[in-house]
Amino acid sequence: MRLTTKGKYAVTALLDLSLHQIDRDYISLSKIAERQDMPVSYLEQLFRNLRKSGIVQASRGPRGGYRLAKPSTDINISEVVVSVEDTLDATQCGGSADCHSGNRCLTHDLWSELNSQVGNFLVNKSLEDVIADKRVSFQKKNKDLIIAG
Amino acid sequence: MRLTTKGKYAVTALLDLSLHQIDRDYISLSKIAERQDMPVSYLEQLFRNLRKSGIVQASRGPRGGYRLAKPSTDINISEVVVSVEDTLDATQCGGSADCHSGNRCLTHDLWSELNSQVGNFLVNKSLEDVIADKRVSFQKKNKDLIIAG
DNA sequence: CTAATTCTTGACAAAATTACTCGGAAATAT
DNA sequence: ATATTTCCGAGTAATTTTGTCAAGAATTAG
Repeated sequence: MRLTTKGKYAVTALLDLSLHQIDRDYISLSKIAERQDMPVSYLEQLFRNLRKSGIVQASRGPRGGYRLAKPSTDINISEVVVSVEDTLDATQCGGSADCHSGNRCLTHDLWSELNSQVGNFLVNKSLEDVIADKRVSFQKKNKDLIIAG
Repeated sequence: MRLTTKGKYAVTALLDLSLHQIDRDYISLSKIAERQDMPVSYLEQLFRNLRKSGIVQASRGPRGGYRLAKPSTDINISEVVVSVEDTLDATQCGGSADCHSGNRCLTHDLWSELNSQVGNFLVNKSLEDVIADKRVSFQKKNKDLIIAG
């Protein structure tokens, strides 16, 4: 699993949505962008993927925007991250077992296992879990992170 | 903790070293480079750091090279990765609690906790562990080594 | 109906990071 | 002496990530 600022932006944006969405109304990206100090056009890109993944629903026109497609208890961090990160991690020894001249590379199992660890951790964390402290305050530039693939 | 191919190369190279080092003799980078299909000049860069971190010892001249400075049971994956990755993550909201407008960002604890998970996992994995897993790959998967942090 | 709002899409550009090279110097075994 | 090998600083090339832009389509308010 790969995790860059893209994934973090997505999680942050969804938390904002989660916190400000009353009933089932829609929140516009410009509101989120303003509150979280993120570029609108970048958010558009992220929400494109989130919508395709069935995490959010969209509505066009005035008073339109996005809302969560499921309760925040049913959205886990992993699916959010995977949704926006273009996970073409075939670069490294990815999945196949012949990563190194027909053999399994030495570290194959190691990174594989690490991947599972991270995956499990994030799968078991829902948006609602993260919202424990309801103070609305976010970071802007949030660099680098864990990359295991 | 950051993990890119740089760190992976380092781990792989050390595993190679571990596997081919007999007694306390030195292995040249060109041998490792050949076996693992890595650029020598890149390995030089990595081993520079590994030496400074006290993970390997070097010997110059003919029949020179590198050897582990400690038994492979005493070298954990985390220290290897940290050694080569230039961890200037000052950009991250990491330490201080006022990542944005004086407050703690919502995702602070989440990424923080994830970082710990990964860190703990890698701290508790030694080079020897990885090699052992390699030798008996069908043995029990791996006792979990996560400690609270 | 018209205009403003908001998402939708594809392609592109800027910035940052990562991976890797290069030339030469110092040490050392034979 | 010479070949081998680490050591070092600095730089470049490649890739990835981040972010922009413009035009279009749907929807609502007035």
